[in-house]
Amino acid sequence: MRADAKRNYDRIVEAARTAFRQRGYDTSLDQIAKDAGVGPGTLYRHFPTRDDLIDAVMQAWVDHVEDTADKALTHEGGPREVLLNWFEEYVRLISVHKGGPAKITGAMGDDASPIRTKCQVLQSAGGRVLDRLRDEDAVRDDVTPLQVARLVGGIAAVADQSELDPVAVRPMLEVVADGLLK
Amino acid sequence: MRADAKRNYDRIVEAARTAFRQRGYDTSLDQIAKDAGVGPGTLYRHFPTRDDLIDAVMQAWVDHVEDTADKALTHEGGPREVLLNWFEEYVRLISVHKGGPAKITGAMGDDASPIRTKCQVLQSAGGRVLDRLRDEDAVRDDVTPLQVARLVGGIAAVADQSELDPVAVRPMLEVVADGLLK
DNA sequence: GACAATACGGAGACTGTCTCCGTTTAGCAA
DNA sequence: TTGCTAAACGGAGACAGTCTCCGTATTGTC
Repeated sequence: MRADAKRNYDRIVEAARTAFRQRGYDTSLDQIAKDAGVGPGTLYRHFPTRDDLIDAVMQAWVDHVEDTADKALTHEGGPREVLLNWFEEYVRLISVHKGGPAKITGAMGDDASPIRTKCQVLQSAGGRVLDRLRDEDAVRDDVTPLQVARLVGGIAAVADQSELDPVAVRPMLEVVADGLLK
Repeated sequence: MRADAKRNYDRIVEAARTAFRQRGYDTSLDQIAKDAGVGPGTLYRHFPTRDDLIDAVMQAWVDHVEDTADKALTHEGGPREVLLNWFEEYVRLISVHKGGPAKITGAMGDDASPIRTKCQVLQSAGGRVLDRLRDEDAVRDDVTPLQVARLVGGIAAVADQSELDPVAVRPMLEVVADGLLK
């Protein structure tokens, strides 16, 4: 990759990060290009679709997911607390951008999605938490990480769209947790 | 309302019904106006926002909700079957249009939404099912119809976006049902 | 320093939203 | 009927966002 191309790529991602955080995923891409100080053509060459840009913006965020799963695994308390802690962190993780929960959860399980790598990271992180609880024989075993990701992601999507605060989300997560525990 | 106004109103709703069913809620409104044989001005005078049009299209569908709740109440089997039957019907009801589940569930609890009346009908229908099960002391009593609507609506939204078939949705509904039952 | 190869960027085609306002029509009263 | 007025119509067009094409500029190599 040529030096100028790399520079513009980084600028666009940085402008997009700010824009997505402030105005959500449906903000104007031409405006992001303008913010980054490049033409729209440059943006669309680097990122043919909106999802490709979203994927790039999420890249830095992936490491954070692993860390959070690790922390959830060492969380004090019984299975219910571990599970709920992970759920709450999961919701927080995918809610950094407005519209994020719906975007991520909708792509979950879709191998053709541009953000599939992100979904896989989330799923395997959740899978680790689930496996650990399965070792303790605490959760039902007919449920997959994908289903859990969809259940919790669905709640996150609703909360995001309705702008619910975490206090209102908690009881819904409890229902799902209780439904999963043996 | 003048006769010509009434005629155009009905034509627009009918064209919108078809368009929403075939192409989802984000279809072009000018195209709907064209399908209905009216100018865009006429459409926007009758329906200032997209949601107002969606609300009108949903009107006929409301009666159906009540019926479905009635049927769920007379459903054979234990509380778990009654609840799951209602959940499955609920998902089907709000999934008649692509994008419907997210739209409806996102507006749930928002008193300022143009489709709030539809949300209230759904909520009270669900409330009746919930009350009946509460009489039998079958469900936990710290949960509200609004929360249940959001839980099931969240699943429906994910299923709609990921184009899951009912067979894949069922296990997720079971988790929620089990989490709600005592 | 010359020359490909690569990348840039903005004009503009296209699509959808929404409004303004000149024109038409329904419905009523004489 | 006819005439009148309030109500409704509808389409031109302003505006915003998407995305592409292609002439121009830059990079890095020989």
